[in-house]
Order: sequence, then C-alpha cells, then structure tokens
Amino acid sequence: MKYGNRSIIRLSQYRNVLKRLYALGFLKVFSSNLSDAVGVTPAQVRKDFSQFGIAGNKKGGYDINDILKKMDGILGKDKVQKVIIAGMGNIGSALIHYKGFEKEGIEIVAGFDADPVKVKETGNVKIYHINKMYDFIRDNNIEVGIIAVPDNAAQAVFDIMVSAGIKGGLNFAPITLKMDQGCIMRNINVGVELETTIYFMNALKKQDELCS
Amino acid sequence: MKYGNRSIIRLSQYRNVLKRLYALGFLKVFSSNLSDAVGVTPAQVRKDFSQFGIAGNKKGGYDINDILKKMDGILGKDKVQKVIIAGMGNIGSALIHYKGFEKEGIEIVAGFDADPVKVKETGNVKIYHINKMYDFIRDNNIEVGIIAVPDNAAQAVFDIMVSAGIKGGLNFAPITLKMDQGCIMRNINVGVELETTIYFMNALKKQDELCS
DNA sequence: ATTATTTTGAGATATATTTCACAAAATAGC
DNA sequence: GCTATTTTGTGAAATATATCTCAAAATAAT
Ligand SMILES: NC(=O)c1ccc[n+]([C@@H]2O[C@H](COP(=O)([O-])OP(=O)(O)OC[C@H]3O[C@@H](n4cnc5c(N)ncnc54)[C@H](O)[C@@H]3O)[C@@H](O)[C@H]2O)c1
Ligand SMILES: NC(=O)c1ccc[n+]([C@@H]2O[C@H](COP(=O)([O-])OP(=O)(O)OC[C@H]3O[C@@H](n4cnc5c(N)ncnc54)[C@H](O)[C@@H]3O)[C@@H](O)[C@H]2O)c1
Repeated sequence: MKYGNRSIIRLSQYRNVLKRLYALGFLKVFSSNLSDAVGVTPAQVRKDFSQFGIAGNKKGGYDINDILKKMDGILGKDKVQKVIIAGMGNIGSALIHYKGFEKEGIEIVAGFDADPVKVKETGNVKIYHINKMYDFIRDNNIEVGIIAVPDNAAQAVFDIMVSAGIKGGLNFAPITLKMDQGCIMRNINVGVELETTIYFMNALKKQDELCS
Repeated sequence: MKYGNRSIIRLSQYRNVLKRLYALGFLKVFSSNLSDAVGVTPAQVRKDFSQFGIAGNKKGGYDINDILKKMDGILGKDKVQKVIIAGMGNIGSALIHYKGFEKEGIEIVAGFDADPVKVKETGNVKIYHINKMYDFIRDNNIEVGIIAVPDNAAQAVFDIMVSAGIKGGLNFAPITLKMDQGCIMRNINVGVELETTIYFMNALKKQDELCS
C-alpha cells in the first residue's frame, strides 16, 4: 500500500500529539481533537486514518493505544534508526546536541567534519574527521545521513555518503542534491522558508488593505 | 494577484540559483537549466514563470537580470526584513550565527531568552532577556519572529510576539501554534521531516525487494 | 531568403489532495 | 426498549498542482 506524501507528514504529526495525550493519561480521542492539535480539518484526520486502515468507534472515537501501535508499524518504529551528520558547524552541532530525537527512536550516532578543530573522538556522541565517514557508514550499516556542510561541499559529501550505503536523510544546504532513484533526501531550506513566509505576510497585508 | 504556495517556494529556489548564475557571469538561462538545478520539470518552470508574468524569449531563453528584478518585486525584496529570535539554545544560536541570511535581505536583529546566562547585551547581534521582547518588537516595528524555545513555552512566547506586532515567521517547536487570521507561521519540524524520510526510504526498499 | 532547429507559452489533460455531505454505527438518556 | 445524539467512514465533488502537447516565435544554418 502506497500512501501520499502529505498523509505521511500528518501521520507523524498525529503520532506526536497522540503520544503526549497518552502520556497525560488519555485513552481515546476524536478526530476533532486531533484536528485542532495538528491544525487540519476533522474530515482530513478521518480520511487519513481510513487510508491508513486505522479504524475508530462511531461515537467513541479512536483508541489511542491502538492507533499508536498501528502508526508505529506504518512508520517503521520497531527498531532504532541510526543517523550520522556531516558538518559540525552551527546546524550540525545544534542537531547533535538535541535530546528530542531519542524518544522518537532516532539516534544520532556520530558527527563528521573536515576541520580538525571540530574533531572530538571522546564523549557521548563522537565527532570524527570526514575522511573516516565512508568506513563508519559501511562498518555500522548506517542508512540515514544529514548534510550540514556549506553548499559548495554538499554534493561531494553526499556522494561519499551514498557510495558508502546511505539511502536517505535531510539536507540543510541550500542546493538541490543530484541523486539516482533509490535514495530519498528531504531539503530543509530555512532561507526559502523565511522568504516564503515573508511573501505570504506581505500578500496578506495587501489584501487587508484592500478590504479596509 | 495570488500565487500558489508551491509556486512561491519554487520562486525563492529559482531566485537562489539565478543569483549564483548571475554572479558567475551568466546572462541568460533556459527553463531546462533551471529545472535541473531545482529538481523540477522544465514545463513546471515555464508554467511558474508564466504565472508570475515572467516572460522569456523563444529560442533565447530568459534574461537573468530581468527576471531577478521581477522576482525581487514579487518577493518584496526592496527592503531589508528585520527578524528576531526567541530562544537562544541549540537552534536559536545556530540561526543567529548564520551568515547566509544577510545577502537575502534578511537581518536577524536580536535574540531573546529566559535564561540570564544566555543574555549578552554587547556584541554584534544582542541577546536580551525575554521580558524585553515585547518592547523591542514595538519600538523597532519588527514583523517577523522565529520561535526556538522548548515546545511547552512556544505558545506563550508566540502570543507575546503577536500582541507586540509580529505578523509571521518560523516555528521550530514541534507543536502547532494557535493563531488568528492575519498571522502566518511556518513550522519547521526536523523530527517529522526525518520520520517522513525514513518512512519513504523503507517504502522504497520494500518496493525494490518486490521488483527483484 | 529559405529552411531547420530550438525553446517558449499556454490550453488541455492528468494527478493529487482536500473538503463536503450524509448514511450508518455506537452510545447515552429516558 | 425506544429515541435522540454524537461521531465515524467514505463516496462524490471541489480544489490545487503538475504534466503533456504542440503551435508560434526566435534564432541559426545554408
Ligand atoms: N546555520 C543556519 O542557521 C543555517 C540556515 C540556513 C541554511 N544553513 C545551511 O546549512 C549548512 C550548514 O550551515 P552552518 O551554519 O552550520 O555552517 P557552518 O559553516 O557553521 O558549518 C559547516 C561545517 O562544515 C564543515 N565542513 C566544510 N566542508 C566540509 C567537508 N567537505 N566535509 C565535512 N565537513 C565540512 C566546516 O568545517 C564546518 O564545521 C550550510 O549549507 C548552510 O547554508 C544554515
Ligand atoms: N536542536 C534541534 O536540533 C531541534 C530539532 C528539532 C526540534 N527542535 C525544537 O526547537 C526548539 C528549540 O530547540 P533547542 O534544541 O534549541 O532547545 P534548547 O533547550 O537548546 O534551547 C531552548 C532555549 O529557550 C530558552 N527558553 C526556555 N523557555 C523560554 C521562554 N519562556 N522564553 C524565552 N526563552 C526560553 C532556554 O533558556 C533555552 O536557551 C525546541 O522546541 C525543540 O523541540 C530542536
């Protein structure tokens, strides 16, 4: 079964909310509760769930524990996913120090950098020189990589990742990586996000001016 | 004129590529060049451009300088956009130290944090205590804010931002902010992005197994 | 000057995504 | 047990987004 892009994004969001609800002691939830929390319509929630084969109880809503299990299955949350990061600058360090991934079953296992000053092979999560990345990926069967190097280094670093066995991950560099099928990278371009937001802010302002 | 969400995102991407091309001395570009660089189809580029009222020359392609001017107009790049950040932890510091926004006409003018240790009212971009944020936004007519505080503080901090005059920005906290019309926040949820990527990686793997 | 080639521009078509609308099921109240 | 109420589940309709196709324009070649 193949699900839509958007549906999977929302699935992950639903799951985050549900885990919090469950931790608070809640046992069931209505589509309208979830829709409020995630910022979509109730119909969207029900449509998504129906697509995922997640069933509720008419009048009784959905059983949180039940649907969390189903979601974990769909998202492949049965095993911890090991992730590496290339580039230990601003973004790379922020990610490697973030405590929030662990409880999502995502473990950052190592960082890599070309700058010897950044290397730190002691401590909790070790930072190695970039020329050790290929072997590390191979030896530890890493499949997920994060690109946090400057744009001009991104493609080269990514190519090494792929040749070593990386199958996907995130790219923070403001370029579009070239890759073959069989590899899935998602771009996070903060600059573009900001520009886009500012555009829609301006558009909204103009619209308001027209109405008044 | 109202443009689609996706088109504006791509517009910002096209613009990034075009600025690089122009810096390299290129004067014109074909839809297929741009589509390669941004990872879309040439038809998509032309459709977007036609929607934006950006015209090219049949056989000669598009004049980079020309269309950059047009894009700047659409994206409101005539003036520098001042931005503040709430939360000077991992993500907040990464953003405030990033040098790449300036050349996009985006200026991070201040950071704010509840932790007195993080406050640093000397230096290039100053970091103030969060209780100075309201006045700062008011006094400096700031309209764009970035939320980089923990999830449980995000809504409260955002409400202060809005009451002081913020009209939009980015939210890195993994929650959906409640807001009225007239305000546009874009969520950047790294955890969700990673989960989604991993899902599609697994889906791709399963598919490959079937084919082989 | 004529012909061949390239590339845009846009209507038509296809696909993806969201919302609507309401019957059917489950529960609660009396 | 019967009735009223709530909420799901899902086709159908609406909207949004992307691709296809090809005539027309611009240029290059001969
Ligand atoms: N920091 C931000 O807020 C921000 C915002 C938007 C986009 N980005 C993008 O994210 C990426 C990282 O940004 P940053 O601010 O962390 O940059 P940074 O300069 O702080 O860090 C980059 C790190 O990569 C290392 N590096 C350089 N070449 C390398 C190579 N070939 N192999 C391994 N490591 C190498 C550098 O030594 C450095 O430590 C950049 O592409 C940037 O454009 C960052
Ligand atoms: N760092 C990451 O890689 C990452 C990844 C995904 C999501 N996030 C999200 O981004 C946000 C920031 O993450 P982080 O890693 O930078 O966290 P962090 O804990 O490093 O930083 C948070 C900062 O906010 C400050 N703060 C707390 N309450 C505040 C308040 N009421 N007003 C002002 N400041 C306050 C803290 O003092 C701290 O400096 C969080 O919501 C987190 O879930 C971060």
